[in-house]
Amino acid sequence: MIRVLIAEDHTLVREGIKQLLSMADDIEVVGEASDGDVLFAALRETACEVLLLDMTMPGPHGIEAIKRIAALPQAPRILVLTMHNETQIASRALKAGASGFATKDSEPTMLLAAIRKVAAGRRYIDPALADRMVFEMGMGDARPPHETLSEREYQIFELLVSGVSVTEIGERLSISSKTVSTHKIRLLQKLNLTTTADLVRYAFEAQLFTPGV
Amino acid sequence: MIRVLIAEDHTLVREGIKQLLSMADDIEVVGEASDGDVLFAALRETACEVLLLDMTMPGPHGIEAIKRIAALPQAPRILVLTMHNETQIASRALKAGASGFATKDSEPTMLLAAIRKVAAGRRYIDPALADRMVFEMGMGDARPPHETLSEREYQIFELLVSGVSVTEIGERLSISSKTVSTHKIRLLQKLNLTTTADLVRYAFEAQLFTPGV
DNA sequence: GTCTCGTGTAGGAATCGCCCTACACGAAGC
DNA sequence: GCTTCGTGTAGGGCGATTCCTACACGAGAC
Repeated sequence: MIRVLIAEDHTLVREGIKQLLSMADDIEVVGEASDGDVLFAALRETACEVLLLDMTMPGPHGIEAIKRIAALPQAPRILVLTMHNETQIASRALKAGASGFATKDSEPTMLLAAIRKVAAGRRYIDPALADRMVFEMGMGDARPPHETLSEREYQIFELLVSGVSVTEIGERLSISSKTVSTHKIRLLQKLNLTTTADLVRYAFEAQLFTPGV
Repeated sequence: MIRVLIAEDHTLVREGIKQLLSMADDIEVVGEASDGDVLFAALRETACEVLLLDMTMPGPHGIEAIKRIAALPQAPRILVLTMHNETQIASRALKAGASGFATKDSEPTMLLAAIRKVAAGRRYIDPALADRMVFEMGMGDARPPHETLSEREYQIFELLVSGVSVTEIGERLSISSKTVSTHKIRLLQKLNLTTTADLVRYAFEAQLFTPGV
């Protein structure tokens, strides 16, 4: 029996996934979490083989959450579930310790297959996504510009898009605002943009982030 | 029997919702659509009482789609389903012809209740959302905040969103940058926002711009 | 007719953020 | 091994922006 923990903030989606998983005889949902803090509490108390993890949820989330989970003793296999099929995010997630990457575009049967695969210690990547990853990685500089951003730049990119000021980013990350500003300038150059407004528009057009988080 | 059509682009979410609805005896899913074009085709061929509509999907979507659907002969009741609980978007959706507004944070039973309510010709708004709407917008005023902007403020709003700096706006309009800044502060207050990034996000979420996806 | 209120307009002070410059450090190249 | 490059880190100077304040003017309100 594969024990699965579902981390997904939208109740409706979470319940829907539970319903879908209940169709499989070899999969059992042993817990769920609606935000990052609840998730870490659940992980401490509930043993499971697979964690179904949404990338965007309140509290600790995303790449950082994956790193923390992967570092836990008896860490479950992590199957990332996301709305967008961004190669960028996928490769970062896998690098951070995730075992698989599925999008919400997937067929339900594919999700079951993905869970079984990562539970067995193998990797799973959404086929369409894997295709694009291979293609884009092979193309070198034909990759979308945002994939050339460094970790730090990407982190600041996200914060800027979500409306946090340069000064406050500095405070949150405990670095000088000057440093944040430098990262901002560099990432703007990489993306060939000039203003913060451009940045937000870029993020929306590339559908990198979920609005309203 | 309430016949429901589901318009939602993410297969997994769509299937999950189908599973949830199948638990109710009085609700029947008669069709589904993964993008705007498929949706309009389905609406022509399939009669239904309630359309469960995701605001963000490929093809015709959002407020524009709601207007078009509401204008159809024998238009179904529209229950909007969204990830975010944005009051602005909700009021615009209702004004455009939607009968209800539920978020994906809702409990499954609330979704069933919402479907039954709109099927009966009544309105449904997510309780938490309704609360915020009343609080943020004042009783009865269902107008989106950006409609309360003055001509000048709206003009500067557009320029800011398209990436023009305060100084350059001043030059273009032949007024002081200080004046532009004043307008900016006032319009941000009206929209209950704080930064330029928020402004651009708002514009996208309220779909004042058509993202070229 | 006067009195608000919203709007368009700025100035001065303070702050923020950009730009240039710089340096340390690890990875990759030669 | 030495060099180059990308990255993360800042400081100083200065222009850009905000914040507070102010005033004129037209539209309604009373």
